[in-house]
Amino acid sequence: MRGTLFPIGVLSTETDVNIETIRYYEKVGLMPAPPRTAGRQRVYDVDHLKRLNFIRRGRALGFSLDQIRELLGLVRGHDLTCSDVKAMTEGHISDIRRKIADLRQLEKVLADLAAKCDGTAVPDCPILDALAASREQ
Amino acid sequence: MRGTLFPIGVLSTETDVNIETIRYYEKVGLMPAPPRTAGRQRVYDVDHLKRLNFIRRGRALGFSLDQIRELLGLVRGHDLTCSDVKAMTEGHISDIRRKIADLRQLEKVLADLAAKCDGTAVPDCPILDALAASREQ
DNA sequence: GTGCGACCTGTAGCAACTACAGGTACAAGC
DNA sequence: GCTTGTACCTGTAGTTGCTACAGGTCGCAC
Repeated sequence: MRGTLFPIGVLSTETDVNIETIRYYEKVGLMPAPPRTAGRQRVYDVDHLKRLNFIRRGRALGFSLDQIRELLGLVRGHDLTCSDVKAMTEGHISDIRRKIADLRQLEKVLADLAAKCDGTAVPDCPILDALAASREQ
Repeated sequence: MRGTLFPIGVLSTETDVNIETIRYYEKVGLMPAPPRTAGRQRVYDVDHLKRLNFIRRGRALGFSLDQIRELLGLVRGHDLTCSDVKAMTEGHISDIRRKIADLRQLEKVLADLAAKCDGTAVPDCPILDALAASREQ
């Protein structure tokens, strides 16, 4: 299994990352340019697969490509400490918490509006009234 | 000050929306094309200001421009019944709740990861380990 | 009437992909 | 050995929601 090689399509299905996205990651330097066959087709190995899985999980957790680049930088170059990684993660967590708070506020406003509306009156809808700050046609 | 008119710079500072962004909103049909001076400079009034504030608030809370267009459509379209309006609003509410649920899950995963990490400069970072884990979803 | 800042249009760039178009490689079947 | 079909290749353009120019024009104070 050590030296197993495979083309981009297999890497794509194994990682559940689009082929186009893999080539994009190569273009922007997140994935290394792999060796090619005589016919210029990309050939990957298990290390590529692990790296791409790392990227995919990072994306799923909402890290930007730049942040993932940084995280990968540690694996390669030891330029980040564990506490750096923790700090990045905690910064990310507070971003997410801010977003949640904002969304909750909007949810509340809209839910209050919907509660005021009985869904029957045609001309004067409370939701419309509240949203219609500007009534220009 | 019912009929007060002002140029785009004032609208921009009043709403805290970039001048370029205001023109962009006009281009994509979120803001109406305002009247112009003889020299083709845009002239706004208080209704524009209210509408732009509405857009800004929606954007700050993570609504897409299309969703805001819909919400503004409520204001403009007089052919909707109150129950249509209520249904649309409730649709928006469930979008928001879905987003909140997604973000909460993300927050939980990240917080768990960060909790495992004591931040000391150990070469093995639990966060990176989790991202590099070769199995699991 | 001149200086200068605010405005104008238009285009190009950002993230992070996605979707073509138009071509080439390769493996299987005959 | 040839044909077919699919997977692959490069490159460009589109997506969303802006932002940043470039290179001009307007309007108003002095």
